[in-house]
Amino acid sequence: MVKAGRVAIDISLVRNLPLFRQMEPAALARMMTRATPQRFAKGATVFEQGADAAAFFFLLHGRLKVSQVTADGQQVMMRVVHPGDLFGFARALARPDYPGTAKAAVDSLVISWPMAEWDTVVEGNPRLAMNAMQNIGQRLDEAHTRLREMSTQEVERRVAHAVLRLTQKAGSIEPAGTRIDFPITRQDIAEMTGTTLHTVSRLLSAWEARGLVEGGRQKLMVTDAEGLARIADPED
Amino acid sequence: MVKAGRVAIDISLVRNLPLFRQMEPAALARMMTRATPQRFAKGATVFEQGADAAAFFFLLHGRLKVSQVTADGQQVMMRVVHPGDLFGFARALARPDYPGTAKAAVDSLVISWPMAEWDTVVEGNPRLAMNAMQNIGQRLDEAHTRLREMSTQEVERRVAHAVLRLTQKAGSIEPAGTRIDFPITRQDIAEMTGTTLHTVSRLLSAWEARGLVEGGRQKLMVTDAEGLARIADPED
DNA sequence: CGATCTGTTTGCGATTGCGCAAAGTGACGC
DNA sequence: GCGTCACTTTGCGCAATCGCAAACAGATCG
Repeated sequence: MVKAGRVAIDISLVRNLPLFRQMEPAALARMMTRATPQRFAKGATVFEQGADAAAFFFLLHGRLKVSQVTADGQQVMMRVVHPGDLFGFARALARPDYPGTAKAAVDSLVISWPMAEWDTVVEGNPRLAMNAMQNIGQRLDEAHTRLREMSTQEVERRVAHAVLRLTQKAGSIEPAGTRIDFPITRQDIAEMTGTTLHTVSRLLSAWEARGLVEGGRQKLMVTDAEGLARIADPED
Repeated sequence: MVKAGRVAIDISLVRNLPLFRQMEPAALARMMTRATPQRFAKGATVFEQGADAAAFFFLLHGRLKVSQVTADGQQVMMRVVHPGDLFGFARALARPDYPGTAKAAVDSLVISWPMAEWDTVVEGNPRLAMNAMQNIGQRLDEAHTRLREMSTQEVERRVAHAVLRLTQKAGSIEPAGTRIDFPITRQDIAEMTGTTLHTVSRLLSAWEARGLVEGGRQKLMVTDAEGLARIADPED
């Protein structure tokens, strides 16, 4: 847990990010006064499921995985946090604790505020409140999308959708295709789609044989997005 | 579509509801000026999936079911709207259209505002903004709960959870047990839990034989909540 | 540079829950 | 009071996918 004292955050770093856009410069400056920048090395835990929700966060750089463990020990990946996302806003869910555990998938840079600031900041910045609400609303929309998929699609389509979404949100374009730019395991994908490691592995192997993807240890590249999309959404 | 002209809404009807609590009386009065009360008879449609999101709503009285249809025609029930809930707030999801269709399960009374008011109202009422955000946040929490269940639990547990949740949110206590106080079909429950009508029917029949519930046409009463809870969460 | 650890692949049998089919049954309208 | 419609029940075979088991392979570390 790197506590970085009172280090001012350069406003130019954030002023153009969607979340903070249209905020009055003075208000933004005031908000950043209360913020603490923190670095998390790959693998480090930002917060733990069940812990008292003492702070909320914004991801500047890197990737995080947020997952939950059920009572009987099964993991479910609830979301991947991308730069520009708010996370750990338990207050907005009216919860006293974090519902999941957030871990850095790569070295990451976050900004955090004491949770008590949430109310102040939201009530004091109508513009930010709107933006934050949309941030949360998008998350709701995503959750609904996943629910719809889980309810109606077989495993293969769900996995295809999940992989395509990952390449869209976290893809780096290479000559041979689009690579998911952070380490991700078959287990991760299984936890995102409600299936098992084994099934994901089998699917990816089959896809690789058909030339749709190229796999590797914690690596995945989509070499034929069109083909994958056809699996995800068989047109008519 | 009952358009009720400029009928003022009695502020005393809403001032004590959680969503509007702590708002300044003047601001609340102003907000209600813009609102239109509407009644929807059982079975009527409040808004349709894909339609231009022209208004957002608040349920005063009744019950609504919101469901989505997938491209291949399968229904998924996204939520049941209870009195005191906001719904149809597409703007907060940054969507131009309604993601689902809302139908009255019983005669219902709603208040609606033109969607353009959303921004005004949220930006102009910090207190309301917080409350609305929590309303949406709760919905996110619920979606995550369902995702977790869909990912890790077999059908029987999911259905048990769904039924228990319904009795908690919409249960009327009777001598013999807790009745779900609006008409609900096995198909509905199937669409809430990602399974089929047939499987739900089989489960309920089995439960009825064990004395846990009592079924009927569009009816369901839980007669042994403890027993059902044991199915939902087998302790250790 | 070998040992070890973590992540991956693959086979096979066991189940769960689905899909199809067909028969009941309560509610409502005429 | 009867017909119809919507909702429900139940049986049966099949397919998807899980669970277990075992072998394999990059990566990391001393």
